[in-house]
Amino acid sequence: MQKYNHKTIEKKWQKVWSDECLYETSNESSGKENFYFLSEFPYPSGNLHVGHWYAFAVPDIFVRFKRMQGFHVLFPIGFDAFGLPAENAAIKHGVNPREWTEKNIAYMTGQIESMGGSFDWSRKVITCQPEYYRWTQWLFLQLFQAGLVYRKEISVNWCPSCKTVLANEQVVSGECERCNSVVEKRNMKQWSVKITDYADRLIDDLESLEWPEEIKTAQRNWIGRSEGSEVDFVIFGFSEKITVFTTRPDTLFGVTYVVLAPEHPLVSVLTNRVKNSDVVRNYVAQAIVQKDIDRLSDGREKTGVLFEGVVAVNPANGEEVPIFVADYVLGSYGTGAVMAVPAHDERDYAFAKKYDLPVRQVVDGGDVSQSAWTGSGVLVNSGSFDGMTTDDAKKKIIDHVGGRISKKYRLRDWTVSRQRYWGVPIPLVYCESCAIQVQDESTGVNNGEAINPGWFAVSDDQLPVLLPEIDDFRPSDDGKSPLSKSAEFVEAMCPRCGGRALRETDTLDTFVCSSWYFLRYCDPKNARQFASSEALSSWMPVDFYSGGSEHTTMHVLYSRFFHKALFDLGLVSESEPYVRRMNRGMILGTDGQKMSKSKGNVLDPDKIVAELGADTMRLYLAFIGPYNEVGSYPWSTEGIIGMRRFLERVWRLFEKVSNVTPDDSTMVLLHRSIEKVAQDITALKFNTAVSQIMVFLNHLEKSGDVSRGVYEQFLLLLSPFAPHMSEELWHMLGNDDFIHVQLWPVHDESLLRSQNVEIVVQINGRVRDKILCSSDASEEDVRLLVFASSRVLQYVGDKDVRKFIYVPRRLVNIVV
RNA sequence: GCCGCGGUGGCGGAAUUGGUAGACGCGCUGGACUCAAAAUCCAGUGGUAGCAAUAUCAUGAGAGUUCGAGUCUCUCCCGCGGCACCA
Repeated sequence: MQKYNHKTIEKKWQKVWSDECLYETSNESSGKENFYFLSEFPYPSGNLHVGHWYAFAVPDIFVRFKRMQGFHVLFPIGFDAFGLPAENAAIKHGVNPREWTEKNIAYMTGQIESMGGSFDWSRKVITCQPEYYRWTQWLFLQLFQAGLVYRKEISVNWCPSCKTVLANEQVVSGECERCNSVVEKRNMKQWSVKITDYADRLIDDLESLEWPEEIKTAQRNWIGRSEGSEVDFVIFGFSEKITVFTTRPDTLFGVTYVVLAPEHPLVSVLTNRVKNSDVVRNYVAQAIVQKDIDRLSDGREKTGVLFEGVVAVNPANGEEVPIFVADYVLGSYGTGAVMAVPAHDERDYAFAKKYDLPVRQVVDGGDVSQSAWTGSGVLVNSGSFDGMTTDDAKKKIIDHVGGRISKKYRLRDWTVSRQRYWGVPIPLVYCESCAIQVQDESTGVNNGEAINPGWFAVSDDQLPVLLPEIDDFRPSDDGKSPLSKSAEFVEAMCPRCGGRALRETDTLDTFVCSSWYFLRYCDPKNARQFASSEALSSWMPVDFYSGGSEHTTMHVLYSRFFHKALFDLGLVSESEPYVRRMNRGMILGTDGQKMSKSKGNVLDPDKIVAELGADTMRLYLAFIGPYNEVGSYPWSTEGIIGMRRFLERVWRLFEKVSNVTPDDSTMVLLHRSIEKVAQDITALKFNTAVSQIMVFLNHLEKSGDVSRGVYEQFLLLLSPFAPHMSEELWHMLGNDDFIHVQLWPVHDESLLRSQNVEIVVQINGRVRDKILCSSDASEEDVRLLVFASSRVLQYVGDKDVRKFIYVPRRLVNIVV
């Protein structure tokens, strides 16, 4: 028998499977249940890393198993090909982003093929191709026409290094998520999508999903729903009112001042009418310019300025209280104004102490002489509400002051326009002359046109709006998109009046592209629709979505929103796209650190595959730890050798295959293994599945010749993990069909149940003996056996048996 | 600060969900084969005591519930992740 040569075997079968189209999946199937397994599609960065293997080769085990169980499985792959990194790399190397991306896709495709995965390549989706982004544009326009997209001057996150706007989700503690530059604030006109309209449903619908709690919580935190109420404070002598948002209306009698955020619209109104206008103006000016990273920095002392000469009136007791502007109140949250209750809020307490403002306790239960008391209790100093609990008082005081119940969210609308070249052109045009008319008579226009006067969707027959080939695609500091430099691109015809219109020159955030790719996989070649409803109903919703935790509050949240919006438009038929979502763990370098070029601990999967083979690599990644937990697993160069050894032993075992009849213990272990491996794969615990296969091999090696039938069954169990070797050995046994189209073996339950069981005998909770008895032995049978044991008698002696606990088929505990 | 997840040998990790703690793999120790090495095979491998059978301690710390706790409850410590001047 030849030595195990992974190179020839792996190459050979990859070609055969591909030539035979073994893994191409039709939308229709007869008598099989459909199953859609999705793994986040890769970004064509240029090179595959071990993380890609972990993302695709390990789920392939699950997918192959599902197929053997008789499911019709969709396991697609594609590339998330638009976006900043490709463009930055292209700029750096002086090449065109398209060429750069295409080259990377071609190279990485070959690398992915070396995994021996059972992807349906015929469904490949590449987001930067017009056949795909035509539908990204079309879907975006559906949202536009539904009034979910608006253009508005807003304060945006500007990355000075990437030279583009970032969504809130792309800013991590004041820095650009991608390049770590400090993000600046700029006021710019941007296209945003109303994800906040869906905030409640995005939270509430989490209930129905089979997702790990940590993902649900992270999304809830991100959306940050807070239930409270709005209360109006009249400004003495002014017509304007200050509306505050509070979750503690029960403390209204403890208000000793009111604060406006520097961005609050009333600030400028008041500034002009107070004695210290200059001081206020200076304060506001410096506060607004500050970067978030400074403004939010830890332990920062609170600052603010009093509006001299104006007062607000507390609606609860008619008391006049001073008004401040202070940057500890955020313009972007709530109403941008708060009522300050120093006695019962830590921030207000700190501010009050600094500016020597009164602290008035209105809830009994804590000492407010040193710090704020934020707990609940009984009201004091609150007029007729004294003696009520904080809970009761909330509603009553809201009624008393005419407040409104109100919910606020941390979530901001999703800014989707980017001032960069390598993205989907936003398919909208602007017509100045129509802008005025649309505002006058808004009938006959869709919601998008009504809320964005002068802006029109490019008509269906004009899609896609192609991304033009231009020479200078570099971004600029002034916030103008590179596309605006192409005069040819900018010129368009107004779909309403037929006159001259201008194209939008910003491109879409790549997260828009990836918000619906799983729908396209269902029907990737459809030229008339983004996907047919038949194709969608075959596969959607996604049964299992595997990805990385970094996308919890970005891609996963965006795509849930996008899907819900499409659901409301009747374009898809379920409101949630993913039944199960899982965050996989991370493979660390051999030093236990996250792999990075700067640390020099990056592993090259190509080298490992060349040296040890794809099957070894797959097995090791399966074995390294439980797949369904967000653990981080350090790579071990010695550990993977163990997997290679195991495969070589499987290979050598072939020589012991003969026509012997397997003994009982072998048959029992075979069936136990069939059962356990199936259970473990189902639960994504590939590590223990591999372990069971190893236990089985250890047994077979020790027990003389191996029956051909048993060896075949062994190979079936191994085939999802090591598809190439098991296919080769399968054929060496004389089979001429593929191992990967075989059915998963069925374990013989009655065989397993008929076996004798070992029962642990404890005395006072300590293991003292073990006895063997038939699995259907009665408690009385067991009792007789136990008390026949000399060891038991030795321990029990002449003491009274106070308790005899019997756990069937498991253990006995005798309490003396 | 709030929320979520976790803490088990030298290492990655098992543990039938309240029932033999440490499966499986790595590493390590000893042996076989070899002139030798590698590879392979065999045996051992949580601590302590013992030649051994065995006893005893042990799942971050401490308490509790239970015949029985890695698993449940409470208090605390540590690590990872999310949110954070969010009113």
